[in-house]
Amino acid sequence: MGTPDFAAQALRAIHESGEQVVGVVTTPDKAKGRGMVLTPSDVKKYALEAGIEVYQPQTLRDGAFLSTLEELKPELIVVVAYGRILPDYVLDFPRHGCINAHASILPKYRGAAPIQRAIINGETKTGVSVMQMDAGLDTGDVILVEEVDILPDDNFESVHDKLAIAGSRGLLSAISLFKENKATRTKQPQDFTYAEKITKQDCLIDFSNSAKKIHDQIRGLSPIPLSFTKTADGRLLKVVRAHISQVEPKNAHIGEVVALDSSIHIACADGAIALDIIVPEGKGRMNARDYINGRKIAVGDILG
RNA sequence: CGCGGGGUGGAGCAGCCUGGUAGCUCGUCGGGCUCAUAACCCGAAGGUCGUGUGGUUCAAAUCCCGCCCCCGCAA
Repeated sequence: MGTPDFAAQALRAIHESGEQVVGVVTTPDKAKGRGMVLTPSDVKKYALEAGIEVYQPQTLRDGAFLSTLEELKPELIVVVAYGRILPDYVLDFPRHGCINAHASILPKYRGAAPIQRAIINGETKTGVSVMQMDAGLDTGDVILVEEVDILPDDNFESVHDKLAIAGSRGLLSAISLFKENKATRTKQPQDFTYAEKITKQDCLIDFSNSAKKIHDQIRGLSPIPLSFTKTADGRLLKVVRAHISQVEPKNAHIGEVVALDSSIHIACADGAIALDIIVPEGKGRMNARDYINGRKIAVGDILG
């Protein structure tokens, strides 16, 4: 059971490992994007390619899904980013229960946005935890953890990709442990934290923060949904990539453009942050250099 | 028919409202200057202004219509 790309990759790994996948459950197709085109989830796309039966229940709360389970008789349900709460009757149905891969080292970063939050908070390490699911949100006993480094220039995308690989590996290991009856479960420590869903507010850049903190925010939100600021004339300016600038702003205002070369250097609390790749309102992604050449910005402009 | 922006030399833009000489910053090529530079100076090449060979007009990048493509927002 799962929905986005992250889950589709896990499904692919499991399917290609030769395990018998009796069925795939994903959320119903949703109208999305420009033109509101009805689009199937990544998991559904892969399942169709692989010729696996797909189920898209509107809800799990009624008995309809129970009859699906009785028909499929899964021995184990693997849940990855499905986006729905599983009722007890689902959790208890398979002989081995349900296992879930969560993109953090539990009990830290339980919840919706573990990858982004870890990067935004400047973590240098994260991982995937495979747990035996229980009724709570990411509270199940941990079977195993695959760790992944967060490098200084990693962003959401690169960490996500590393975690997707680690997640697939972790799930495969867990499955073989189940088959050998060697799966061990460790209770999570009590010092948990939550990774709240990313809001628009999380994406707004505050130049009164340190360059490091702003950089962590930018990469944690890139390439989606993207952090942003406002130009001097009030237009939205999103930031895809930045680095900590070497420029020393001398008595500049917070948010003031202090230098323009191939990047846009902006004064912040302890120096400057240099924007390298941006998305101006109404435009596509472009190098800061190109934006500057378009005469859209000048030293002395105040952003934010 | 969810809302909106856009397609102009290689890049990013202006010009369009108020039709009538193709503009700006950068890049490229040639030359010069300098201990040096993402520096500066001189010169050059390069554009059917997305498309229909559409409509209006003496005249369309500009106004009207159709089509294609790209992007932002919202979900």
